[in-house]
Amino acid sequence: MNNKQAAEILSDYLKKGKHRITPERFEVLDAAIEYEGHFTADELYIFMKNNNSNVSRATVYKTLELLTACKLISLRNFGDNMNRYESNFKRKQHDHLLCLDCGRIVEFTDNKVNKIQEDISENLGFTSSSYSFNIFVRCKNKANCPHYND
Amino acid sequence: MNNKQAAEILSDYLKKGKHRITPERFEVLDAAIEYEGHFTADELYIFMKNNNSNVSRATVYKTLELLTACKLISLRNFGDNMNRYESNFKRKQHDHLLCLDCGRIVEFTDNKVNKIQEDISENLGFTSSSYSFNIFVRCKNKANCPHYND
DNA sequence: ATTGCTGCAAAACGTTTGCACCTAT
DNA sequence: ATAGGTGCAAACGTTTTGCAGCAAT
Repeated sequence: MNNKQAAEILSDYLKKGKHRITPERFEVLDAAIEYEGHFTADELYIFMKNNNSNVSRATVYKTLELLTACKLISLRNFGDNMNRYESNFKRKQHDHLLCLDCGRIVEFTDNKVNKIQEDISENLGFTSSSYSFNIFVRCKNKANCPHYND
Repeated sequence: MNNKQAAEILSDYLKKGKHRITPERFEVLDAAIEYEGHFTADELYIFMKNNNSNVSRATVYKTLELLTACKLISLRNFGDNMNRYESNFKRKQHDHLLCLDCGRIVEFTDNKVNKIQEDISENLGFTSSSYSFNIFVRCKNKANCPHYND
């Protein structure tokens, strides 16, 4: 998926609903794709402001909901009671390991997680929709700990 | 573990730190044990108020942190940006399945989850601390959906 | 022309904090 | 006596909302 394809997905999604196609929404999409790593709505708003965008905070919040709905970005909750997003641009499915010492967020993939999620849902009589799996860890060697984020 | 044992665990924990033993803290502990299902700090505060307690909201919030620290209760994040707790009284470790249709929260246990969490942490060079695993589902048969919570 | 969207500021929400008084040690 | 806890209300930070003007259909 490239930016143009992403724009098309958003465009299609908007047309299907009673949504309008506005330049602001594509500005938010572009920023979300360009942003490195995970971001909160406010972080993206500041990022856009710094890049001379005039899109308002309210519009950023609302558009991120739309982008999540059409799966162009993913909503993540890392247990700090804030909505974090990450673009699905050129990404494969993954979960997160979060270091409580240095704040690092490491992505990992384990096929067993998906299987467990589907099995449990089925066994309990539900249709699986999505899941959230976060592992919280400590640095094994604090001396090597880089103390950076994302 | 009974209520008396729980009180002893709290008591020991408080003594070990530079914390004081106050009646308010044991009131919060009792309420947390008595409360059915998962609760937010505010819900517990209201629950206590209704049971003629005069413990303040601030004390409830702070005490829940202490109870979490000494593992008498567990902090859960279900993706709605609110801190939810549940007492560990007579409970074994479990994870949660949350129905987006009816709000039901079903507990399940799968030993593979714990193993995955430990393996991933180890493989990436960390010491595993805790994890959060939530499965979001839809009712298979909406007609049977009871629409109750917890 | 209609209906949805934007931007702004204000409100909402759960949670945290400052502070004066109180209490366990 | 002193360090820590409590209760109250105010502050906080993120998110949502109300509304007047604007723009896509």
